[in-house]
Amino acid sequence: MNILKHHFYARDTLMIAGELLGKKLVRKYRGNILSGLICETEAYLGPNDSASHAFRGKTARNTVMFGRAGRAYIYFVYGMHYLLNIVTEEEENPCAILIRAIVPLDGLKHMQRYRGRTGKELTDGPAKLCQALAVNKSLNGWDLTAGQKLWVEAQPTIPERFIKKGRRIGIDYAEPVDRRAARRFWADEMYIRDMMPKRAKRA
DNA sequence: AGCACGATCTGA
DNA sequence: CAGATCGTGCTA
Repeated sequence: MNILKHHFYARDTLMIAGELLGKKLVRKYRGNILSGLICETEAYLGPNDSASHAFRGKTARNTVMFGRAGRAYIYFVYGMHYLLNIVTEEEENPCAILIRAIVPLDGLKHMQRYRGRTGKELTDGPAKLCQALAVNKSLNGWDLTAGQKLWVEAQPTIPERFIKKGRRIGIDYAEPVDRRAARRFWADEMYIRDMMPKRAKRA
């Protein structure tokens, strides 16, 4: 395995958001390896983005965003859900990428609730993804480059033609410019079906 | 100290 | 399309 290091994350956020597609998100939990290929992300551009938690400066919640790239920024929303982000850019430039969906690969039978009902078995949704991988706020600030508990492994970059872009989800509170901006990235259905590695055997 | 609301999901 | 459900940030 080839774990993505700090230099991968300390770069342009929009660029990384696209490059993260197809990368392998791995969680080690209670001795089990749970993993999946990232297939949807959203970029949040800190002070320049009214949809970002960091838009109005540093607070207790978003402090991790102002820190070192490659750490997990995890927060609690709607009174019941956790969402996983990866911090990007240089320190004090509070940008992050929300991981919205993965195609499960390893440990499917240990993933809570998300074997999928459609047959596609895609963990499609940032909160469902956290439940599937047993990610919660205890991992907030966790160093994803250390190779323990939670990390991301290098995988072939998805060809440009299979990368789709569009507006982000659930940010109606943001200014029109930021609502409309194409800062969500996802792997084309065709790529997911044909190109992504076959999943581990079903339980 | 009080209050409004959220980078969501589920089930009707 | 409403309800769940509570931490967070803003106002006072």
